[in-house]
Amino acid sequence: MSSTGPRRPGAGGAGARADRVKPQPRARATRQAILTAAAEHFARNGYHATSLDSVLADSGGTKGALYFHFASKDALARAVIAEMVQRWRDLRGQVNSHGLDPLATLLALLDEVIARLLDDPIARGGTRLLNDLPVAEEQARAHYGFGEQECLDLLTQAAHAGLLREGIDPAVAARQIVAIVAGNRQICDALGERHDLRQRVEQAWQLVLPAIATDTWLAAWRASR
Amino acid sequence: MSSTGPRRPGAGGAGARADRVKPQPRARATRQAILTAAAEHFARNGYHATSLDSVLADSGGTKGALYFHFASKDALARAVIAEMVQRWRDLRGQVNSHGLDPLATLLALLDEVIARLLDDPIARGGTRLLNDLPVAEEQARAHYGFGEQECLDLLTQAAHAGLLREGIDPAVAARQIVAIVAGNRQICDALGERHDLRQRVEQAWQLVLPAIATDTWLAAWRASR
DNA sequence: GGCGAAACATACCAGTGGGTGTGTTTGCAC
DNA sequence: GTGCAAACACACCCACTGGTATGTTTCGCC
Repeated sequence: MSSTGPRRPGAGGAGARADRVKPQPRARATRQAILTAAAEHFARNGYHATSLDSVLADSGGTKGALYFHFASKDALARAVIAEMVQRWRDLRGQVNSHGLDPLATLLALLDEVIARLLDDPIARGGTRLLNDLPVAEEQARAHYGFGEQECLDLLTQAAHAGLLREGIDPAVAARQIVAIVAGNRQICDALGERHDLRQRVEQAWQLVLPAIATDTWLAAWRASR
Repeated sequence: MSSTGPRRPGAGGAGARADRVKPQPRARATRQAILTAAAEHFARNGYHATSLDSVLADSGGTKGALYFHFASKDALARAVIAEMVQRWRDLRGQVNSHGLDPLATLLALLDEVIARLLDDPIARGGTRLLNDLPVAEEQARAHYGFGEQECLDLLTQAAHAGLLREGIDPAVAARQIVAIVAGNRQICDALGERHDLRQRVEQAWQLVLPAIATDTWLAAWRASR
């Protein structure tokens, strides 16, 4: 019952701790291992059905290691989401530099999003957690808001380049593109047919692209594949 | 350990029981109360975070009543889904008979879907359970498959009536319409802005309708509001 | 009006899971 | 090499939850 424990040096401050001192490589590795294993379990079973013991069994870590790096189960889940959002932010620079026009860039970008949604445990776990976690509105806003903004940027560029049809509101289109991806992903997941996601999104493009792009761009795009 | 218990007359067979004998009105009422309260909790907290005790506290029922009507927590959740699917099936007859053309009927139908997704606990809980429950592929297929089929029927009628553009695949459109609704619903939920669903879906129509409907139909439709 | 089954009510159990306290090792500074 | 904090290991606690066993009331029916 003694609350005089001087231990837990930066307890709950895994973020505040890493700022000052350099984290040892070993610590970084175990943290990452636990984070990844947790993301996998979260993706498969959801937040509440995931037990920390099972995560630790898969990651090779222990309770001590976990509660050194993360203040609670909730903090662990939020760390998964934060990691996912960070990776989304890093995505832009990895795809963009091919000299493609804005619309083609958007397609390439979303193709990479699909790839991660299919394979990357962090992305899969993070997206599921956005729905499982009771109060994750803030992180959900960061996630979906960033996706929308990214789409909006490219669509606005496309509009300025004259690639969009008359009367298309880039903001509406951006928002709905995000929703379409999210919806197809969710349905694929519910049906247990995750690998169908890519095909479904292609069908979505088949429907939406003619609605937003000019005929000339469409013709050129169809010719280029 | 004695397995000689003659109790639990139709245990696990709430469905098999109701076939033969007529369920008393009181029983029907308590069953419905528990089912509705459970759906509310499932919608708010998800499957695993919902405790049966809290459900029973809200419904006014007890453990005995619950486990008389439902074999397990899992069975209770599946009953919620089944009830939702049944209500979807009943939806058709309640909206259709206005002499509208197929496309307008589709819009009216989806408007009612939105309304239920916003207000009806069964629909809200059921949809969430489709993602929370570990193995609900079969029920998810019934749910989304029915939605797709319903859309497909109306779109096919619309195609025969010459209301659709050239090159539109009704099957693709149907599937994507379902995905769009699901995606917007999910995002609204994650953001904690459920009441924005209607506006978001209207934005979706603003994007998709011009892609699938002929200009003449669009003009007539816009004039009629 | 009373008999048997349906429809509940309630006390209880056993397993589980998040969290904690403390002991032990690893790594860097000097 | 030794001191000290970071980084981990491990045993343990205890609240909670799904499920069960058994007791009690309600209801259709003759």
